[in-house]
Amino acid sequence: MEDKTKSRRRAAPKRRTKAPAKIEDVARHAGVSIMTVSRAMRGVEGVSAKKRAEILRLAKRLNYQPSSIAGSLAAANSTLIGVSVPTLFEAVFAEIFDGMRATFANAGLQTVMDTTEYDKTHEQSWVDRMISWRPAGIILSGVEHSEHTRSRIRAAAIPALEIWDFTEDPIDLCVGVDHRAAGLEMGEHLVKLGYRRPAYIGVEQGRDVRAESRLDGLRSAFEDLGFSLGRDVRAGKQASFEAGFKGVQNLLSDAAPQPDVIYFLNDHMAFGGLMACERAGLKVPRDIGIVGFNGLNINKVLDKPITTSLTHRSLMGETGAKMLVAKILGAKTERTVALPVDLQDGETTRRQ
Amino acid sequence: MEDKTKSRRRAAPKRRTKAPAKIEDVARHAGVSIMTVSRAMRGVEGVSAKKRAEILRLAKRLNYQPSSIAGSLAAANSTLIGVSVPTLFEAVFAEIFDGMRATFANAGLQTVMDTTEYDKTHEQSWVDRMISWRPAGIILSGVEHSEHTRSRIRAAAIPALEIWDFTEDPIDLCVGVDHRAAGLEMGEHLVKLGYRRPAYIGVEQGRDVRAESRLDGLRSAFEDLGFSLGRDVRAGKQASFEAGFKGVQNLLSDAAPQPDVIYFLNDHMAFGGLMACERAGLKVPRDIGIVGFNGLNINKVLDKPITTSLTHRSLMGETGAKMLVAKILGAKTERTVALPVDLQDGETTRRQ
DNA sequence: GGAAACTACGTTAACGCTAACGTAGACTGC
DNA sequence: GCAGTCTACGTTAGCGTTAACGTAGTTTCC
Repeated sequence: MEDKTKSRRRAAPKRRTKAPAKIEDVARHAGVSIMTVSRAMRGVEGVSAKKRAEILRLAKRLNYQPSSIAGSLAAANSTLIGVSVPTLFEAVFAEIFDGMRATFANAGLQTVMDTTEYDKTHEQSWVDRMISWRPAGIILSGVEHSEHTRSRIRAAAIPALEIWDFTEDPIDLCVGVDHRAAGLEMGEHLVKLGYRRPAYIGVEQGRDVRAESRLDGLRSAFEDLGFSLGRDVRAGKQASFEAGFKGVQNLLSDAAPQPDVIYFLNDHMAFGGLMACERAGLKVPRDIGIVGFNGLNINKVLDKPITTSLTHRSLMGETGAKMLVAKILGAKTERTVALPVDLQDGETTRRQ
Repeated sequence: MEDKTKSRRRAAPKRRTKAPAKIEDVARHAGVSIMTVSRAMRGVEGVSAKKRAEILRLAKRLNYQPSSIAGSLAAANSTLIGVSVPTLFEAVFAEIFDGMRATFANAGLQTVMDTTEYDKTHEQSWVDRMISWRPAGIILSGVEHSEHTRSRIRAAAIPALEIWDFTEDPIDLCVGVDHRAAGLEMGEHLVKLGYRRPAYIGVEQGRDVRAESRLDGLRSAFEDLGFSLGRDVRAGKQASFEAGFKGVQNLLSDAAPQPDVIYFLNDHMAFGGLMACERAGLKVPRDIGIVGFNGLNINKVLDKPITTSLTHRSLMGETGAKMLVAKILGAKTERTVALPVDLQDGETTRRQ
């Protein structure tokens, strides 16, 4: 009816290569209607086995890849899960993500990930961009988000999961650990071991809110018994080995009374700190106690395992993914799940 | 003309919440045409400042977020960059990704990342899924890809970057290091130090092809002088501290003649191995040499820095991103860039 | 002061696909 | 043997947006 030159109003502006094949091309070659190709490609009913095979063969030969963009628009459904993590430099988020993978794959959902660099503005614009793709679900790290973020997600009615931190009042779903409680538990443990002058070494204020909660819990445990937190050292942006090392150097250079135990943001910083202590001639745990968080992999190879709180990252990822998938499918699921933290008494703190 | 009930053929099937606002809603409320809203939202010319402000205000109030899906379909342009990495458990890929971030952000491109788990089939289906979203560019880790992957990307004419490994014959663009050469260089260094019986500890065969190349280079350096590689131990799937530790335990349990130096897949495995050696009563470097790869962060805090080859991950990410952006914008760029590796002689190998 | 150029819009026709519905022919059951 | 059912398709009408092309009204220029 229409000749193909006339039906295209927009001339290809660059024309560096031929445009990718579209469903119409396959249909024409196969001598069937577009709908038949659509059905064959998606594997839905309504095509004879013979035609389907023929069409798939042709599609491959023409390098035809159905456009998810056009498909999503037409079908108004989505298989995307947007995942936002603060950073990939902490193994924790890689492990949580890893725990989610299988569940999403089984549900036919694909994840798209990006990092927010612990920045709420960054997260906000990520959420907006993500929503513009109409995803089936959204995953945020932590529970502290701007009002804009919260209301946008709610207004878009997209199933959302907050993970890693815990709150009773999530945007939608939440699975995590109670960081303040974990800090409190560790604080009480340290008090019981006889420690009286704790110090803290973490990263720049405001970057890792969960760590601040743990510190808050720890401080509270000491203060309840009349002891107070000494130095609070912030060493850099990333919770790295090096940051822990430098934090201790910084701490020790100070004339102030030295702490008897240092609470680090995580095990990696704690290991860095441990190295710095030993290099400074301090014996651990004789002269000073070292405490980390997370129960990271490195702890399994150390002669003196670091006293830490083990978190179950993989389980957390799996649990969260299952909750989100349930929500997406309209099934019943719990709104919030708090996972336990296991205090692991290592050899970097004194025996009782 | 048409009343709005009649114009919708598909009834909302679930109707759990009201559908998100669309451009038409904003246009109606603002009393302008759809095109005017479109222009206002995109910030293109052709709207008076007053109307634009009014429209943006309305859009916010209605929680209107333009659909990237519909937009991409209509405009046939894309701002997506698909990034595939084998795993997030190795800091290397996080660092490369981090190096790319600023360049892409400045170019208004958004990255979407996924992991392939060192699995070519996985990578293949990722490429297909990615292509279905018609991205502006694609980034693959390494240079070994299935023919399907290569031909699909080429057929779709999507700018592509292969990163981390190096080849003179990339799908499109490539920036990386020559892993075989790095292994060869380290091998020659070790021979010069007097080592004669090297062993290797890595992960399961086939998972990390780059590591295999390095091993190949190292082996060749020794064989050229008549020495040969001893044990080749594969410890697990992930190049973790623990894998290195277990690898050494495995190695030492053997009755075979012990190596005088162990080449590890990376510094983390090397550190794990170092711990295992010391626990077994072997003094490093007196009794045995330990060699890693990458120059990872942990090395900066160790009393005895591990002898390693430093790679410049952040620079690599930045370089690659710039090349890809240039290609996307149609600017001139080099096809391949090989980055140097810096041999760092640490204290886990003997002095000359 | 009248044509040319500009500004700020609106109208129309896609973009590539799928849901919903229609329909011819084959098959079934009694 | 004929209405009912099923199978395997085709047709139609969008999905929400933007490119391209109009077109009034205003400004500019000599």
